[in-house]
Amino acid sequence: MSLRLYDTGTRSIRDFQPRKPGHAGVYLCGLTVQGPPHIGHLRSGVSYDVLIRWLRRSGYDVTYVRNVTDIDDKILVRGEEQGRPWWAIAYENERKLARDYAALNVAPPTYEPRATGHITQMTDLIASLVERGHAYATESGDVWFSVSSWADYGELSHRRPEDMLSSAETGAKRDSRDFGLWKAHKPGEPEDAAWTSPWGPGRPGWHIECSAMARRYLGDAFDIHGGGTDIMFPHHENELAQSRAAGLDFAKYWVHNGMLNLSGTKMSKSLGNTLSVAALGEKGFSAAAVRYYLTSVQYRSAVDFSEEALAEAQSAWERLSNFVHRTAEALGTEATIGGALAPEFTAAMDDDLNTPAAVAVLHETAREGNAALDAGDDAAAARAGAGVRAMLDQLGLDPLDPHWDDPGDAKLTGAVDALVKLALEQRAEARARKDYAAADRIRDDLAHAGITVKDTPRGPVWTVD
RNA sequence: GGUGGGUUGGCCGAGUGGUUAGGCAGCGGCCUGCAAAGCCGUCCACACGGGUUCGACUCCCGUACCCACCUCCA
Repeated sequence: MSLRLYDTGTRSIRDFQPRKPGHAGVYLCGLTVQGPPHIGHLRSGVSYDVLIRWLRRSGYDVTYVRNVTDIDDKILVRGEEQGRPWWAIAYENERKLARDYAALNVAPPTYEPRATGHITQMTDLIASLVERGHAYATESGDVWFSVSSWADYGELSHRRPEDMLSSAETGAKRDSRDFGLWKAHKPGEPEDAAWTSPWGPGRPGWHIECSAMARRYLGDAFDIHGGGTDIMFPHHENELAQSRAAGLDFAKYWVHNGMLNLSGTKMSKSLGNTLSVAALGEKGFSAAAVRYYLTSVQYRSAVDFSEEALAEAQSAWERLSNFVHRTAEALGTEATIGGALAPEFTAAMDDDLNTPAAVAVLHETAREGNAALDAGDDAAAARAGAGVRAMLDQLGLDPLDPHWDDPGDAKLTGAVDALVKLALEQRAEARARKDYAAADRIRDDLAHAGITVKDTPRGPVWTVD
């Protein structure tokens, strides 16, 4: 059994067989940094993070490229609106994106190229397309891809030319479906938003950057290309057409993640119905719970976001986290190291990353482990504890990973620990003389301070809410 | 209008032609001074109408509704 993935191009589940044994080249369309990221974007980041982790676990040496589109019409508009340089807008949002990826434990890609750093690779590719007769420049200095020159156009999204409406881009193009490769600089646009090219000053169209950057870092042919279903057409279709027309094999598999909806419609920058990770944090949801929430749904399914569902996910996540902590406290942290992935977990992951089924295995294992702890079966408990930890770690959700710790002041934590211990000693004395009113008062006082105390067979344990 | 996906129990969410998904919430019990956590048990299901089949939630046809894309968008 090995990894099988749903491939949009063939509309089927296919065995993953890399072009180069032992290596996997993956390109993910990252974000256009016109605004701060929302959790729909983060869903994409988490989904592919899970894929990359699984590929690595499966023994592949993975080269993972996730681009940043830092030049685009809307970024220029934002700059104009805010009276700031367009590149200041782009970089600010890129930093926010990096911050949110990090918060959700999304590992950095191997390379994270910016569009503006690869203009040369793009103009080279465009020149090649013009030379081959698949693109043409107009008087204005724009360059268009000729859709009619490429017979396979539509092979990815399975659209027939007669079904297609005209591209939104206007200009002196020969066919309404032709899309822009190079946009001539227009009067009034920032001078520093233009680069020199054989067709005059201008900037690249959206689609060409991904073709150029994928080629630059992954070669003319690579394994997996990913992105959201919303950019399958026209973006990916255009990428595919222009790359193939330029003589490149391009991606072998196309993977698309489902949308995250809010109140029934897609969360998107243009609709304004967005929700950030920080906003969820203010509502009391932990970053780990958000990651768990996004992971507990298969990546291709649409997710209708709701706080209720997220709250349920947080409870479920805490159950797993509690179990791992409980095992570590009872048997020592070293007993939770080196666990094995359950065969059912591996089978679920290999089956087009069926994370909900994988998570079900986690819960079943945790239940067995909790029962073993209750029964005093340390060996079985350790096996379950280490297994759950290993499987959670595989999903980027190891509760003992320092990543999830609150970055609080270590000295302050030490001081609080000493004070709470003092209070708990007094409570223990009260309980010993069966003065439960006094004991409960101490516990209530601590609760008011945000400290939850629970009694375990090995004594009280406290946590900060 | 075109293309694709979906409709599972109070909620989230997998899956299979005949066997308990899993979680959250609820209910009963065990444990606990109480609580929390945990364990055991339990209620609640496959949009609707036909068809195929010994048997369909699971395959086929139709209907309804929802979502995405067809225009910038993960």
